Amino acid sequence: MQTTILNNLNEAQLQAVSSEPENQLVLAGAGSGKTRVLVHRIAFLIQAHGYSPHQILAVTFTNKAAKEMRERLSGLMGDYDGPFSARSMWVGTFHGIAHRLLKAHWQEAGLPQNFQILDTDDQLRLIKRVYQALNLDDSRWPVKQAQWFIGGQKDEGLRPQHIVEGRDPFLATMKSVYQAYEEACERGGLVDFAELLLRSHELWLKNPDLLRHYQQRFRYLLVDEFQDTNAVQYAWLRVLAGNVSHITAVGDDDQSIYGWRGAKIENIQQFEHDFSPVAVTRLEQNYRSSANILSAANAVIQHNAERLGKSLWTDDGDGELIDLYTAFNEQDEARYIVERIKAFTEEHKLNNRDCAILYRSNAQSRALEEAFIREGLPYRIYGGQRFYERLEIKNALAYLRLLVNRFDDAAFERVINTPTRGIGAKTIETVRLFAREQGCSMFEALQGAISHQVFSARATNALKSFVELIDTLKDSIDGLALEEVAERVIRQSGLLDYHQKEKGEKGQARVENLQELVNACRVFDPQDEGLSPLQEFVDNAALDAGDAQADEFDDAVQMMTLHSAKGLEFPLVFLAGMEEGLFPHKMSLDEHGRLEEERRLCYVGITRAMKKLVICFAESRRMHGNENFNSLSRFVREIPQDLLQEVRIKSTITRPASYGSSRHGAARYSGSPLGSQSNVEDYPGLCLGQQVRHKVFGEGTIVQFEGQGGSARVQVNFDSEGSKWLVLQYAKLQAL
DNA sequence: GTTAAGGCATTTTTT
DNA sequence: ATGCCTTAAC
Repeated sequence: MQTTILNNLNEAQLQAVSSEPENQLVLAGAGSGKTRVLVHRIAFLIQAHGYSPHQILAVTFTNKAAKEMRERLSGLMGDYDGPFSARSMWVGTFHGIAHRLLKAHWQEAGLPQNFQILDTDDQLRLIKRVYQALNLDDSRWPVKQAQWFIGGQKDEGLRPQHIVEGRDPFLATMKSVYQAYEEACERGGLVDFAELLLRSHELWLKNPDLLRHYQQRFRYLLVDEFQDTNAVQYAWLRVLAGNVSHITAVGDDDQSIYGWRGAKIENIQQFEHDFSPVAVTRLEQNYRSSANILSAANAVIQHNAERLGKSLWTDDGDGELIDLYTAFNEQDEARYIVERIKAFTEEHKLNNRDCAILYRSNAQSRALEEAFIREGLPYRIYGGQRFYERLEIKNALAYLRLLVNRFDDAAFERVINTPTRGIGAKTIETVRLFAREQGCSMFEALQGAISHQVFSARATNALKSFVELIDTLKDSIDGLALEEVAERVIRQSGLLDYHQKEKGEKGQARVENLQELVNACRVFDPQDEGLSPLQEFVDNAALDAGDAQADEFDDAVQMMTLHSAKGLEFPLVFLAGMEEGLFPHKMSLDEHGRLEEERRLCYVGITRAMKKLVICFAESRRMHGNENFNSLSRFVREIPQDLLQEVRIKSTITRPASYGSSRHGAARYSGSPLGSQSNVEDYPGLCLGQQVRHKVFGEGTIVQFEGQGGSARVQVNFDSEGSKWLVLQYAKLQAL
């Protein structure tokens, strides 16, 4: 058994896996077998050092990572049941584990047993209501900012009483919002994401016996993506470890890309200090990318000053050069990518799913999508709206939540008039006021208001029917299977009808999603005996993005942001939109730390590629409705030129200087983006954007050059015939 | 209670 | 350009 665990590990991996139990920091470069080390380390602890899976806690950031770790563990150790079953090991996300703790110790945590998790959207709505209660001007203090503030404070482990506002009106306002928001959560039994962590941290601090129990139980902690931990997460780990348990922290400072949401790279150094002595291992051998790709990645990241220092290397050959394509505009960029993917998959006998297009911001996907649709090449966009965040799903879930806990004001407000049942803003406001006055939930306030005849007959009727609806549903679901509950709720609440009546594809998609929700209920596998499946399902929905759905098996080209590409790998990778202002994003330019984070993001992007990396850059790009002329990203200029190969023909690019009037924009510079010498001979008298005449196709515009000498070709967009590639030698184009 | 019209911002994302 | 949200009019 032990042999399999230690087999096929390189020296550094072996050291990390097989060392004595101790505090260790594994600096794992991209593609260096990080998860492998983590999983083998766990297996080794169990089989060589006699740890029970019961004593091990492994924490990740995403459900996906947790799932992968669980799968690989059972692959390595076997999926047998019994006292040493891998199933008794806690493997989960920080939030998932914190939630589990709070569920188990709700009383000590000061929560109702059926507390609900508030997602970002619920949170925003709740804060909006807090604003109304406090009579705050949301133009002066944007609600989003308050949400950001509250989350930020919680991530730092701070409660309202910790905030010293002094004479700062902003702090004073935010503090009062935070305070009122906390009260609202308290009333409704609501817990937001940051609260899960903070609350479970406080749970331990306030209950030493409980803490001792968990400290004695979890003798070994393992943390993935350690560079992404924020202050509370770090404190949480530190408290849990105490001075009895050991920690293995695995991370890569060069891949820290979430500083903007509270992640602290410094936790790595802090860890070495707080958990001293710490054995540090560097995993620098890369098993993913060709040497050229790695050299490029190393060259870029070396421009960052604040690094722990690490340099990837590989046994693999140089591989192909990195292509650099200078596109005319974003359409041309998209067109080029489609073309390259078609050629590449054919040439290398690869699938579409082996190709990925990575970009800095979501808005870039549009032009790409259009080109893919036009060319009939299947694609899949990652990210975007998650299943459980869709309007119709949230509505249905709100009904389900009300059935679990009718004090849940967030759910109440969402569906009190959805579908519309004649309960207007005025009526709801009155209920809200009532609830506030009496310090009770809105549902209770509503019942009180009805019996006191506060509303007009019409409103009273509508309100009564709502209460009745919830009551009837509640009564009728006893003993029903989860999917029957969902089915019934969707139907009887009128949600299904409501969305069916919606016009266009939108309504149809929503109905389908609702059916998908019923489906999700059917396949849902409750884990906790103590909870009702409904309650568990509802909790789960909040913690689970619900992605990784069906399309996974389709053979589609993958499109995603650089952020969501972290942890993935693809044979062919395109980095699209490598332009100053877009990447690095202009929002990050003024701050040194932000710029370094952008550079790490670039490093992440480059290191996703296994065989071939293609970098694209558009000379002109439409953003927010107007044309932008950006220069090549500094990150590309940081790549040694001998690793790059420019795809575009080297011709002097001069375009008619017709700013604004021509949709082709104007020339900004001459020559190649890297500044090497140009070669105009291949395209005498022609330039991009130029009008030309062809004796068969008529008039058109030159949009692209390719090749040289006898094989020099141009792409022309003909007014009547569309776009065509023509070999210059034969086409006899006439410049206009 | 529904729809039309204007205002406004528009990096990145998990839980 | 686009979408999202608030506000004003039907």
